[in-house]
Amino acid sequence: MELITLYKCLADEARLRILNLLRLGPLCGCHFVEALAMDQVKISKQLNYMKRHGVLAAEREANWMIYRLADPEHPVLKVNLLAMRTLPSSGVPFAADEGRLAEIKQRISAAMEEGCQPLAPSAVAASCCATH
Amino acid sequence: MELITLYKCLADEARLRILNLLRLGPLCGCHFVEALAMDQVKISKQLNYMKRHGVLAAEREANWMIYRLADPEHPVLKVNLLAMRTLPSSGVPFAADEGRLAEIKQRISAAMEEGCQPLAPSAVAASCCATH
DNA sequence: ACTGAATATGCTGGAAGGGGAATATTCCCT
DNA sequence: AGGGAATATTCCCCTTCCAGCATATTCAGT
Repeated sequence: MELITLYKCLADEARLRILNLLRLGPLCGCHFVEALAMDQVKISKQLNYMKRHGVLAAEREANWMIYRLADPEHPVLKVNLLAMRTLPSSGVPFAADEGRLAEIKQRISAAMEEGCQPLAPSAVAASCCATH
Repeated sequence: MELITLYKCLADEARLRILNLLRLGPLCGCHFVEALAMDQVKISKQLNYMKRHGVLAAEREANWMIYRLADPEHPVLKVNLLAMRTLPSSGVPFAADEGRLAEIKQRISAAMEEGCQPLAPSAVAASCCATH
């Protein structure tokens, strides 16, 4: 992955917030729409942008499209996903996003314990259980 | 400094190479032109771009314009200036730039020891001596 | 005032990026 | 086949950005 390309992906608020959530594990599109409270079209475009540039990987499971970091161990990406959240006033609402995502995962986890139909693709559901 | 703004500055090869050299201390424009082997106009524009966005600071000394990192301790900037150079194939010729800069500094240092007229503004000259 | 070195600005064209709105596609279920 | 949920695409407009070229500005020395 080209270094410049990676920085271009980081240089947009929507993409930055998406990457911040993917730090915590794979997710499907509808979760971004809810956790970031953003237009679906906008999310889809930015997801595609990063997939096109090799930063994200995607795979389909039924109705859902599961997105993940193409290379979670990439040194520069990794270091940024950690450092950017520590900035006191970055102007990006990372904490709020993470809070809403936690609620979503909790909801999925609760539904699974009750034996309901899956509310999320298996990869995402697995990460929900892992956090409980 | 806005986080997104900083990433935009990193998302261009010329700017990235400029920042990499500034990591080693303040420099004036003509040194970039030589060390990066790039057009003077291009360099000047990118320096101005980063100054306009608060990433660089500049001050004039005689004919020279001395550029420096506005906030060398900025966590995200700092971490990137370190991490990006460690990528085996980033596609950016950091090492070659640093090599040419070392030659320039050596030349300045040698001229100073012979008591010649200064070949560089004081802030730059000081950093040349510091490395010997 | 003139020169040369260092630096900055102006202009044009083209490419890429992002917002908004509407629409299309893919898939599962019945 | 039809419907609904999730996701993707298209089109238009606007702004930013970058390259290339020419030119302008600033400053020290003479």
